[in-house]
Amino acid sequence: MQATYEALCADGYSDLTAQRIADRTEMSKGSLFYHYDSVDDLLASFIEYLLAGYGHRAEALDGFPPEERLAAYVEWWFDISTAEGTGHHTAMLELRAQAPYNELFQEKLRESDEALRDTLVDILTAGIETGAFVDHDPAIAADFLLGAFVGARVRHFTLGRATYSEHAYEATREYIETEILTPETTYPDEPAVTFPPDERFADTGDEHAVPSGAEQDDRTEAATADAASEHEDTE
Amino acid sequence: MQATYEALCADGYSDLTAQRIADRTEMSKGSLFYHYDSVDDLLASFIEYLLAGYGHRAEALDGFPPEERLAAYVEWWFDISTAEGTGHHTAMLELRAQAPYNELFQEKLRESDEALRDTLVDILTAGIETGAFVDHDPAIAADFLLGAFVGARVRHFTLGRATYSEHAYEATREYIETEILTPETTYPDEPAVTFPPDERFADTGDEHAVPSGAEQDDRTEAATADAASEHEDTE
Amino acid sequence: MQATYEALCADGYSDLTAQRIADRTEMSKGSLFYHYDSVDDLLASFIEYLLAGYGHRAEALDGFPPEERLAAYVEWWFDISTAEGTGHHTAMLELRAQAPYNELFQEKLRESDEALRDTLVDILTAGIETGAFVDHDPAIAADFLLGAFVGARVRHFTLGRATYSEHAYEATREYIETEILTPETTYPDEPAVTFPPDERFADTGDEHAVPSGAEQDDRTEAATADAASEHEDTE
Amino acid sequence: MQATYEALCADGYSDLTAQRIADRTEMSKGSLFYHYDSVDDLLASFIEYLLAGYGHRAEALDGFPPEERLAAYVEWWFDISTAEGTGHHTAMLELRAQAPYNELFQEKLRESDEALRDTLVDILTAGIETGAFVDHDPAIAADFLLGAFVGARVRHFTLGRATYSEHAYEATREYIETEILTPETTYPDEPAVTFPPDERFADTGDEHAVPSGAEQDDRTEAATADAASEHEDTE
DNA sequence: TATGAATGAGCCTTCATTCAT
DNA sequence: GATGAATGAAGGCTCATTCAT
Repeated sequence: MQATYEALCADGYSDLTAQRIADRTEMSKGSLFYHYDSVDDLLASFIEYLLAGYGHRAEALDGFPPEERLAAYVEWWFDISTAEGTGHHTAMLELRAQAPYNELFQEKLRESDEALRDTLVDILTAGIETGAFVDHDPAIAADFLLGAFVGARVRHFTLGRATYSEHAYEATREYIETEILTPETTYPDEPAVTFPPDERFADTGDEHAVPSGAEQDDRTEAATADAASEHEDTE
Repeated sequence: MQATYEALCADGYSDLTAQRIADRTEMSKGSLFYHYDSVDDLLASFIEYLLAGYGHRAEALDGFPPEERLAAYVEWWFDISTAEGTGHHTAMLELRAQAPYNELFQEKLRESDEALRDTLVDILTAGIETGAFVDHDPAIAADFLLGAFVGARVRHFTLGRATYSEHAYEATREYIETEILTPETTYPDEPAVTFPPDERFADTGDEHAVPSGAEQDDRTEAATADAASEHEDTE
Repeated sequence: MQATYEALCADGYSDLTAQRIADRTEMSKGSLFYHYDSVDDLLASFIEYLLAGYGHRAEALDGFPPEERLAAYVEWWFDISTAEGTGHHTAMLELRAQAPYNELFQEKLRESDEALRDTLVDILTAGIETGAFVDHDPAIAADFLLGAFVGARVRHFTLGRATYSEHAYEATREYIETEILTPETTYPDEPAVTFPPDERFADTGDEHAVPSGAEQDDRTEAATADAASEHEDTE
Repeated sequence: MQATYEALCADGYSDLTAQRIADRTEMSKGSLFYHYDSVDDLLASFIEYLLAGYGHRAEALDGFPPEERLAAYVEWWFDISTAEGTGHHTAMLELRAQAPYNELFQEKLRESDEALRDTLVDILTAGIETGAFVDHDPAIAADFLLGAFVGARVRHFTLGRATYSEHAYEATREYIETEILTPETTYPDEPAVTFPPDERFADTGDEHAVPSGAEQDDRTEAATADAASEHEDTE
């Protein structure tokens, strides 16, 4: 599983082969097929492994006030975009893109997404109950936010523009402060909890060449600054 | 190009082969290589073809009041999610997922995304100028919204959940109404303009088996309803 | 290796394909690529195999008097032209012709040629020392003779004229007797040693249609006889 | 024809394609096939073109004394090895290597070789008649010499060792002086005639990378010097 | 005549999968 | 359990040749 993860991050899904996985293992390719019926089967196990354990870590937030939990959730999401390498996110997206062609992938991704979504809905619901959050439809807010998170990451990594994540983060905070939190609640700048990261995905140092970069952002800055010149703090 | 598009929608990027493309043509595979140096070359041309023409269509909104333009933009985005088939969106996502491995893809996607973003920034800037929109940083709002759109679509198609798009649409409207529009501006329900669709991508009727579906949404409904049971209109 | 040799002799270098080689094997073409990274890699191994073992066989001459060694060398060279099939020599020539385009081929051929040349230089030097050969520059004589041998064979097989080899042999003997050997040394007609042949290249019986032939030689006879009519035994 | 020649020298026989030839022409590939039934047909015409015209040029020697003619012949042969580029000789050898597989090639090469041979036999015969040359079998000597010439060139270009040609030239002169010429005849150092070169093959400047080189010869020198250390003038 | 386009056979190579040991 | 070897299907690409215009 770990070897698969590494191969995935290093080469990407489309270049993932049984041999490449075996190469990161003590085993031979033949053994792989002794343990798994097929590459698809291996990948099925892998996806299970990959997406498991979220629930457990999510419980770390239990018992904290909703606004703390929400902040931890948001910070975690954007931290990951920064912490994990490009290889990780790129590979994950490839996996996602395969879902429509792969019943099982979709199912597992659905479970994973649902866990993520349930956590958020749960936090929002709890906040409404405690009065920390204004009354609203948590499902709708959750889908909006989750979409915004996913989309920010997708744009960040497919286009190689870290700014997109940063902007999304800023706007998310503002959205939460003005649309979710009640006036008397404040978004905690000093977090009381943090969502525990998945230490299985500690940097493998195995990323492929990172295709984005600061200098490329210049163009964005320029273009943006142009369009929004009369505004003080563009970025 | 059209054959490539069809093959892409039907089989997905990872199953796209010269033969599959040729099969949707009067030509032989050999002819493909007469016209294009390689499959990559063909794909390069295709991506250009695919993403071209946006600017021209975007001009259709010129001259209308910012709130009209914004509404048209939003409606267009979510309409496409509905109008184009699953195959289309799935294939586009696969293309996106290849971008980190393919300089050219990324470049073209970047151009395309930038055009999209510029349009939105332009609309927002114009709205601030006319006083239709509250003062804010258009770049940040644009990246947030674009991310939300992209993410909603990604979740919709990779998880097979149309609700996600719908929820995102609802929340987007609310976000725009309370965060972007000034109190005296209203989101136009009867659009004065609509963003013209790209008629090259009229339904090819060629989609692969649609893996999502209403019956699966049932589970979502249930799960959501559970978590948000005290709220009236979850979906 | 043997299959490669056979395919080479049968079809020639330019028609050598992985499939053709595999066909002369129990294996499938796929297996070839399991054992060799590429056709070039296979060919590299083959060339090594082909040209190896000369040194070992050359030692068989050690200890004999220089004139015996020289005779054995010469007889061996011309015997081979007769013993190995046309296919063999033709294929070897094609390999040679590839050398300028193929670093590795050239290197191996160079090694092989050098071994051949060193042997000859060694024999000549030894003969000068023992006084069996007149004093001369062995390097120059060796290159002259080796060239004459190579050229005779090339003419023989590319033009399909066995006579050319035979004439060259006769003239070579005369050259050696009058230019190399001292008056008191005689070219041994009954050889004390013979250079051992390479039994790996025993007739494969797999030759392609031999394009030369006796009837064609008729023309040669005629033409030659014409030009040299006053001489008794032209052929 | 000239385009074919250039393509041949530039890319070699095995990389010769109709397209490559057409590229060096004003014509399109299609036109090539209008004028020639097939690539083989074109090549047949080319070989005819290539090898024609020798007889005409050979006549330039007529009327001169045999020793002059012989010297002109020899010098011409070795001059060509120097004058024409590696590409030329390499390609010619490839053509030769194809002869056993190609009836027509062989026939044309045979004609060409025969013309070459007849010239030499003719010179030798004339010399014997005038008493400039010792009595010998001209056919045998011609085949020996021609073979030595061919072989020297083959070794020179396939192994990338110019020394081999030079040595062969030196030994050839010595052979001629002591074996062919009568004591009272001298090999003319200042040639009265020169064999006219074929100006169609003026340097095309189009050679592929020359694979031989002086620094490589060092190894040969060393090895040779070692074996022939007690001789004054090795090279 | 000339040509751009088209074609099909064939080549090298990759890879999931099988299997004897 | 494990593995090295083997395999066949498929993919990208090349090229001589054909053909409508």
